[in-house]
Amino acid sequence: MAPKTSPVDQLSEAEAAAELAWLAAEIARHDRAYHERDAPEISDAEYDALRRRNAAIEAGFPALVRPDSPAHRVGPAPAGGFAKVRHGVPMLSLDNAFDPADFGEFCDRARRFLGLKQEKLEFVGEPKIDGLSVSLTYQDGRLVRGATRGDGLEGEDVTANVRTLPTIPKHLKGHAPARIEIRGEVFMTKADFLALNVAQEAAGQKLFANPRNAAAGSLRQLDPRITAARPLSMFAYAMGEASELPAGTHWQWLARLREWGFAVNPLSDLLASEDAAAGFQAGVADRRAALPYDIDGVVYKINDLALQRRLGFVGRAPRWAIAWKFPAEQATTVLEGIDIQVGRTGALTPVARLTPVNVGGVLVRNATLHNEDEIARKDVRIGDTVVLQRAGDVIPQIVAVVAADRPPGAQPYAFPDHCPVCGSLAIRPPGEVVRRCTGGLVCSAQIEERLVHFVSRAAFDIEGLGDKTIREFHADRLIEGPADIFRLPDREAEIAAREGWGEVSARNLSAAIRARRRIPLARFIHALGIRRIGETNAKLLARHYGSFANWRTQMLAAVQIGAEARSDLGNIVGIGPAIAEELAEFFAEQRNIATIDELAGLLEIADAEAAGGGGSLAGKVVVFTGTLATLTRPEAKAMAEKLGAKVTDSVSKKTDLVVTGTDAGSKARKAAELGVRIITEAEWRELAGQPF
DNA sequence: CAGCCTCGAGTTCT
DNA sequence: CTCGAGGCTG
Repeated sequence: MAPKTSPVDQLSEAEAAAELAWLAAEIARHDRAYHERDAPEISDAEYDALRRRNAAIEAGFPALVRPDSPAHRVGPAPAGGFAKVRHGVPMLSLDNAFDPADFGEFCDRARRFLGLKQEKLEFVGEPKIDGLSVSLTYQDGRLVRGATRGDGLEGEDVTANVRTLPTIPKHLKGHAPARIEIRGEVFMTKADFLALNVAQEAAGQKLFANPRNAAAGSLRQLDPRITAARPLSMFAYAMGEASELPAGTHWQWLARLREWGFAVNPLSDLLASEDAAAGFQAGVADRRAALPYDIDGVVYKINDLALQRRLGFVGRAPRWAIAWKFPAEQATTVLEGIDIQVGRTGALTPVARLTPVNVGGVLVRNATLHNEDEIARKDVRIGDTVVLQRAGDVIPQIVAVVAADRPPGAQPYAFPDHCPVCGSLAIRPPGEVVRRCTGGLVCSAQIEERLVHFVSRAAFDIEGLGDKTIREFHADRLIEGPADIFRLPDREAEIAAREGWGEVSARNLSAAIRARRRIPLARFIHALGIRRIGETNAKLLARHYGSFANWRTQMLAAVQIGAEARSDLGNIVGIGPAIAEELAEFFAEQRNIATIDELAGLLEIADAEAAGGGGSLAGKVVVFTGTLATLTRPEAKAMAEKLGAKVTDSVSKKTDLVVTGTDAGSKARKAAELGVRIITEAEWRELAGQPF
């Protein structure tokens, strides 16, 4: 047995190679014991130790990393959670269609891609179950692994739980390939969901919002016995990775899935021509309410697998399948009131408070009303019954007012002309949409929002000091201005004595605050929350002025000269008169200067690096969209900027590169239309020289 | 001056 | 993600 104790830096190359070989075999053996036989021989902690040892040696001897390195396979089980599983073939999302025109365009695109003229395409239509996708791997016909979709690239290992579903065969009937992955949708019937909630309520347990959440919650139980007790089913709909290249048609594959023992949705049907889709869609919609389970549309797949292979993928979605969704679910509810929120810049935003109502499976209580004009345009009045809809499946919108249900005497909503928090006048400059509180430095709502912004991710980013804590500390006058944050370490005992705090957490907070005493100039400028100075403009200023002292001097000069861009500000590309005016206004206020000087005394503000330089992406414009699996947005951005690229948020003709994560939406589509190069996250890492 | 391109700001729910 | 508005370009 290989030695497990000698420090990595004392290993010879030969010893390291030998130990890596041993570890690869040992970890693979335990993986089999755990996943295939459900009979682990060692504890999770011991298993983790093996993996950590492997990672440490690989880090010390990168040249010796084996092709069968355990690091490339199933990830370690995080304490109290599920192991991560990397999908052999990513589990992608589908593009959506909402009407016959969308579907027609989809068919035309596929035809164009294939170089076909008038020939009609043959489809399979399958109801789109509202559940959760799972991946099942069969080795020599035996179920060896079950995984959730996760982010599409990496999911969670739920093998033990999946084994408890009666509709999932543990052995495939008849002849099966050596290795095959089957994909399906796990769901709970509407009746079972209601019964489960009754039981949950009786047991004093949390209720589930909808069948999908109930199914997801049930499958992700750490104790498989609980999963076993929940009524879950699965319809199989496709295969993923397989040791045999698939041939024939999708329809034949569905038949094969049935032969192997899977349930396939009985409503699925072969459509000889795309012209049959609209009729099929209507037929399924008619039966929707009577079905025992929830569906949110129909998936149409081109039947011929050879055509599917030719069509391939764009970004995150296949070119050979599309989800034709039913119209967005609407609900009516009563507008109980309109609250006015005051933002960091003083903007007054009206928020609708609604009688809670279920829209598309989510309980909605609030909806934004955007602004004064929006309320007037729809003539929304308190007490009105309103039609609500979730736009793009996410943010609730008020679509319209049900005029017939208006209570007698309801008055048009009068938008306040004073700040509801500080009482200052709220004005709306001509031509603008937003009304703003003029309280500025005295409005406690604005002060609080500015403090929240000050510690936010892109600004000071102080660990353990999120917006909840800031609001609490501000309410209790522990923090009145930004400089007070850096004096918190002096009051550690006082914080430790607070409810919900202890010595350890107070000490950690002090350390986190001290760790941020040194800050780059750009972040500092951004943190101040000057209107129109966001992350990008702060960076421009920092790069132009270099140091805090220089910036301060020049800004004061700008105030003297008058903002009219006769100052140096006019020389910065991207900074125009409106922004210059905003800066001059900020520096014209003595209290603002006092605040930044006070901060400068407490902090070490690092000079900005001069702009420019080479880098492999010098001058390129890069856009990230969708959810990235292995990088956070700021990491991705920093990576791109290091290579000389400029990162923006929207796709246009000037964009050079679009990097798509999962669920990339309109931006990926726009990039495709404009012919902008689209790459995946993995390809991006490759390009940036930081592959997995 | 019009039309694009970018940036900033605001928001829902689990 | 979406909207509004500033800034730049033709």
